[in-house]
This record gives sequence, structure tokens and C-alpha cells, in this order.
Amino acid sequence: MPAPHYGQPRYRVIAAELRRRIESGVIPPGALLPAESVLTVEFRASRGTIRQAIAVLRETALVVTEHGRGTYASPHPLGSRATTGARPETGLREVAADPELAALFAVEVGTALVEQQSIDRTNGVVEAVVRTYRLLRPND
Amino acid sequence: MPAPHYGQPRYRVIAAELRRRIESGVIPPGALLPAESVLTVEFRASRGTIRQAIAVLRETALVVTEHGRGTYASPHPLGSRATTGARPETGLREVAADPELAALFAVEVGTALVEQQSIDRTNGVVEAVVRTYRLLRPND
DNA sequence: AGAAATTTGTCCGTATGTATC
DNA sequence: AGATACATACGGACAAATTTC
Repeated sequence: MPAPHYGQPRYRVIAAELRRRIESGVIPPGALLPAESVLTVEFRASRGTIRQAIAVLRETALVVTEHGRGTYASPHPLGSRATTGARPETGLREVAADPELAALFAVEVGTALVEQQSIDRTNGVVEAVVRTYRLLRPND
Repeated sequence: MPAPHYGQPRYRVIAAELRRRIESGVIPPGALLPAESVLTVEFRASRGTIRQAIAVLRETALVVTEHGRGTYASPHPLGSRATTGARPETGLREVAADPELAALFAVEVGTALVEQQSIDRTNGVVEAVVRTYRLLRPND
């Protein structure tokens, strides 16, 4: 059985399902996701596909994966966090929507948004800084 | 030939080579890149590896890929203006580095950076807005 | 108008290297 | 050392968009 993919690509369907589990609390914040091998069995997908699905979630900072450990659901505390004083290079922040973001999210200017900043390094050199903005309360 | 990847991964080496050709004008702005099948022959790499290399260039918006057509070298304006007036939801912009970005990239505050904005939608609903910042001149 | 060829998109299975626990 | 997990790479297959004949 080759790889028919009517409508949405398989990895996006899987990503959507995983996201649903995280946002619905089936996979609580901070918890470890099932291993790739487990997911391949459950979704009957290849490793690459599973990894691609997880990559989608990682883009929106919904999960964090640590080399040699696994992939965690991001704790989205948003109100707790007491940092060490020095601002962490990567992390969550609450910011006010600028006019452009407000228009995109269909909210009023100044509405609080969650900003997740992550840094892409290669050999220690900063290649890119990625800032992802989301609503505190998704309108799903 | 298995898949050893000492030092730089092959897809990054290939990406660097393609970037050189684009920036040096061997592949002029707006021109079509060779098809993936052609690149597999030239670089003696699998299609997956070629696609991974192109994905790297796509991240920096150095190329644009269209289904069924091919991958184009971005007509890289970045200094030639000519925007449509209405800001496109997704696209490139040149912005000044705020203090935090300046620190990360090790440049002075106000230095020009490239901002790539993309939008993650599901069923038309804006799920997240991603802004990626990079240096104009990557320090390979 | 329609069929074929081209090209990118997605997926599968497998194998090996590297990093962490 | 051993187990686990991610990163890279290969080859093959079908799907979908576009172009060409």
C-alpha cells in the first residue's frame, strides 16, 4: 500500500490529532509524548511522517523536543514563570498585538498574545530568530 | 554508499553551493533552478537530500517553489522596493534590529535584518503568525 | 480538447551516524 | 555498555499541478 493522501497530507492529519490531544489535555502540559516508534504503530505511518508531523507542532512551539530524550508538550503557563533574572534567549512572553497582528487574528489592537521565541543555531552561530504569535485562547 | 555525514551534512553543502550560484548571478533572479531530478544527477544525491537542500534556501526566501512548475530564484528586491501598497500577509520585509535581536545576532542596534512573516492557518483560521529574522548576509 | 510528459508533493521502508540517558 | 531518540541519506512509489504536444 503506497501512499494515497486525499485531502490533507498524512503528516498534517497526524499533527492535528496530536495538537488536539495536547490542547484538550489528553497529553498534559510538560508531559512526554509517546515515542516515535509508538506513534508509528498507532498511526501506521513511517518514522519520517511522524517526525514531520511533530515538526509541524514544533514550528508553533506547541511541543519541545530534546535530543536523546524525547518530545514534550509545551507547558503553556503564561502567568507563572519566574525567570532567572537574565532573559532566557528562548521562551514564552506575553505581548500586545500590533495593528498587523491584530488584523490577522481578528482582535483589537493591544490584545494580549503569546509570543514564543526560539533560536536557530548552527555551531553556536545564531542563524535565525523565530517569533511565533498565538492567541491565548484559540477560537477553535 | 550508506549515509555518513561527517562535518557538514550533504544537504547543507548542496544548499551552500546553490546559494552561491544564485548570489553570484550564475542563476539570475527570477530564473528557474534545474529540476530536482537534474540536481540529483549533478550532485549525485538522492531526491530527498536535494529537496532538503532546497528547503534550506526556501527558509531564507532565497527561492520560491511552485507545485508542478519548479523552483525559482527569488527576484531579490530587498533594496529595490516596489511594494504593492497593501502589505501582503506573508512575505519579506526589512526591519531594524531591536536590542534583543541585535544582541542575539551580535550586531548593532538598528542593523537591517530580513523579516520573513508566514501565517499558519487551519480552515482559514489564523492559528499562528511566525516571524523569522535573519541577517542579510549570512556568515556561512 | 485531451493525452502525455515534466515537476514538485507526499509517503514508505530501510540503513547508518550521532547524541543522550 | 546498552537503550532510546534524533539526524541524515538512500531508493522507490503514487499524487497533484503545470506545461507541452
